[in-house]
Amino acid sequence: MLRMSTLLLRTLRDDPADAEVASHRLLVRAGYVRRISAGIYSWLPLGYLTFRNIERVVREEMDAAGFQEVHFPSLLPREPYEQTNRWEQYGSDLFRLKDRKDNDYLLGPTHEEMFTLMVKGEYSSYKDLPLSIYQIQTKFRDEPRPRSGIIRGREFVMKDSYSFDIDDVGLEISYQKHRDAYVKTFTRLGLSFNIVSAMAGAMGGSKSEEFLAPCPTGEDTYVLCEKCGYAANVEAMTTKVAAYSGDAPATLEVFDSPDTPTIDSLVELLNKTFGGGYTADKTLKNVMVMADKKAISVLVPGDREVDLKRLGANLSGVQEVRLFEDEDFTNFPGLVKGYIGPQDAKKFGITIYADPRIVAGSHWVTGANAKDKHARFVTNGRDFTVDAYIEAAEVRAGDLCPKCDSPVIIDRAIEIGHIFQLGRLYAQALDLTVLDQNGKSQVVTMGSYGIGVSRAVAAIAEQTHDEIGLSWPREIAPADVHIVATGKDENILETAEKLAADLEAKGLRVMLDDRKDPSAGVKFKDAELIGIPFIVIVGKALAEGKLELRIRKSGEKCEISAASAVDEIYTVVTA
RNA sequence: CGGGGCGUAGCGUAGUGGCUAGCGCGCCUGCUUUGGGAGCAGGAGACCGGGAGUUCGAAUCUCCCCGCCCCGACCA
Repeated sequence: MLRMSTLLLRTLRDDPADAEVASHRLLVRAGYVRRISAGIYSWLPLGYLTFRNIERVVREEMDAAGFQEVHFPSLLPREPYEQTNRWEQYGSDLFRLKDRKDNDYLLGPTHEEMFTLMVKGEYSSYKDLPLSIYQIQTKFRDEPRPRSGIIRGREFVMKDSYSFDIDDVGLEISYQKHRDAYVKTFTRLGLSFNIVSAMAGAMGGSKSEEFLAPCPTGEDTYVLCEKCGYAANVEAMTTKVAAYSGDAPATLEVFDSPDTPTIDSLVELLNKTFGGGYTADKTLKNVMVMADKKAISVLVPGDREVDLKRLGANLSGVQEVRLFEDEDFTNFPGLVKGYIGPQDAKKFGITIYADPRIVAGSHWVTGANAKDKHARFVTNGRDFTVDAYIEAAEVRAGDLCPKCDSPVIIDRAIEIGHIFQLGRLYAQALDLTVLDQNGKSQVVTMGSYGIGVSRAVAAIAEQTHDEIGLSWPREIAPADVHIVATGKDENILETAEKLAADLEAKGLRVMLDDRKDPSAGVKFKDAELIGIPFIVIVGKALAEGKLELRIRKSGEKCEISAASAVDEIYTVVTA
């Protein structure tokens, strides 16, 4: 039984000055966590109970799916990370340290290497596969900017799993098993979430999905179709286009367009010169980009910007993308800033990527590659050739859902889980092979699956809190029932004690506010702030043989008879 | 790393060159109170982020450093 009289807990009346988002504010005010340093937090008893409940749910679901729990150190040697090139690649996000002999170590930001090596050390036959193993472990990342309390810390707890299969079919099955387990886990945690298709990103690999918990303070944006439920990471959103259906365009026509380096100024001139009807989306913007060392041109409708993140994610094998700088233009004297068109790209040796909206046969107004000159009726397939189509234009609310054609919205969310098919990247780098049925050595294919355990505490707080405090789903709350004894009357205290003991005997987790000093008002406020789902008040109504039961979430209150309180409360709580 | 803001008691804050650094919450003692963060009285608690400087005198001005928050870049 948790007793408020002895619990290490001090609630705060004021919001901490350094907390912005609700989960951070409330977790600090309600005495769940305390900040130690930027992105580093301590858990007080209430917080740690909650944390462990989440951890327990995650563990139970992993075990139920048949995955085996293992545990790795946080303090790791450099060598394995050297082999996968991540000692370099991770850059300054990696916490590095040296031992007394000046050897390099790191604090694990993620454990692909360790898992791979563990399997390599034990297994060597296809008969041993498939295998899925996981751990729940503290991870360290020296984030450039930790923020939002425990949503994004530099030290945090994550459950990470890895699957090992002999072939792609097996990987797909393992992936689905994890996906199913995640759905169960997050559902049990009381989170509302969307599964969105994502890009595999820096980890390499192919198929990838994120579990996102929608909430206004989330730092991930994603695309959601409210009609059909399609959800995608902005990077992974695909564009729906129809084939060109207009008349065959007139021949290309170059015209004078002085002082029109921007799309706006160009549209204005077009309407003046050609009698109206022109809008920005009839023009074609040629955005020059350096993709690693290579110059490329990205074509998008004039009313849209290029989203460099989307571009980078969709250009396979490219590390860095950046916009052209003045210096780059000097290397391509044929390109006139503000008047670039795709017509001469071949001549300049520039690869053309185009937004899918630039459909074959469509015609555009675009630069004529000469100062103060534009061209119209510039037609895709006739006047220029697209080398490849790419999803690189910014995504906007109102764009059409690729599945059902309804307008999508852009929503914010917290990423609580991420699953993806890693493939053979790590197995290859660390030489994890098994013998197949023919006695031939095969590189194992892997999947990687993460759940932010500490982050889930914050995500649930974000989704369930209200103006007056936290409000936990029962399964993860620090207790099932919060009994508040008001007043100093002996009978009240005794009744509350007995009720607490009886409820506990029935298997409920009970917190009892047996503090002598605080007034009833203080106790009510604390109970609401702390957020245990059921609150029972033993107070003045006891004179009439009544107690009061309150549902934290809905605010409902009802009187119950003291005589039958144990059963009544038990029934309501376990309903 | 760019832009903005902030460091004064456990928490929230006032104090822009002048005496012993003020207030609220919380904490301790006593009395009163006890269904919505109570009242009265008394009390403890601060190297004013650190260092250097200017000055008769610095929480206050200057410089450097450190830490923290927000936006952006970044982020299995």
